[in-house]
Amino acid sequence: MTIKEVCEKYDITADTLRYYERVGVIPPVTRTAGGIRDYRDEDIGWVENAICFRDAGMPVEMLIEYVKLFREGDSTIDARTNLLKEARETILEARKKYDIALEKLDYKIGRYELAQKTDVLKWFDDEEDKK
Amino acid sequence: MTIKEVCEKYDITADTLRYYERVGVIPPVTRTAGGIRDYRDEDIGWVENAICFRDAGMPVEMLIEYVKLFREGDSTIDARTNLLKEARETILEARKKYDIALEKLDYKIGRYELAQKTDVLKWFDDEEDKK
DNA sequence: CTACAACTTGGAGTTAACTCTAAGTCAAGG
DNA sequence: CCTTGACTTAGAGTTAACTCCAAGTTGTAG
Repeated sequence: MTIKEVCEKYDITADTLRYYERVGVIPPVTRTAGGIRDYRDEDIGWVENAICFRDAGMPVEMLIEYVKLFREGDSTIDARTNLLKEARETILEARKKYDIALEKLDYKIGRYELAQKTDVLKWFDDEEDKK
Repeated sequence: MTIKEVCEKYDITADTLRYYERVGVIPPVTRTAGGIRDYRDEDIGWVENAICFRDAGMPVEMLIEYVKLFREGDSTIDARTNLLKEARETILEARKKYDIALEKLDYKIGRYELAQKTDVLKWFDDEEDKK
């Protein structure tokens, strides 16, 4: 699979794919005889992981560390497990913040919609959005 | 409430609080006669909102837009409602990505813990983490 | 009244994560 | 063989969101 096909499939730029490989977010990608990237299943797997964890806010630095440990072999399984558990906690905490923001948003949207329909916003004594 | 008390309360730096005010993420904060910030309840409310939505990944640019509309008065209620609904969709989608990453993480952690206990990782044929 | 810490501003600097540019190489169609 | 478009690299540039700095002001304690 060419770099173009991969970036179309995952809606990511070729520059980003090359950047991920260059800094070690993914291991070196399989190449053709001429040196052109030929993404094989395992390369795609790493790309998918990278996108998935970046989308969940994991820093590039942590992905690089994971790939580095992975490439060092089975002796790093403990370290990798710890890294993943740490990542899990980080993502759980971040998601909690998303839930809080959603609650606040739903409350605000509800109040605005009420105001639009009944024009009574000004008589409410909201604990937010004064001033 | 002084800037110091606010940043201790919300675990945020004074520089960030001043930056938020300067660029318009929050409206101008109440000042003492001498020009020193004196955060009143409504200022604190805006700070809380800013932190909450930034924690949920909303860009500073969007918070600025919301505050700008808010300060333009009631005629912008429609626009603000739309902004909030858009934010809601964005956050929902982001949260979905967090859930996907968590699933993937739990799967990987499970496999690593199994490997640690039974040393059989190598005989599994995992669809990820080859190479 | 004098220290002295905490505050103020404008503006420059930093960091993470891309994103772009230049100069060149590879490969498929004619 | 030649063109043409997609690929390659090294390295510079950009963007968002802070973060720091210098020089000056405020306000409290002695």
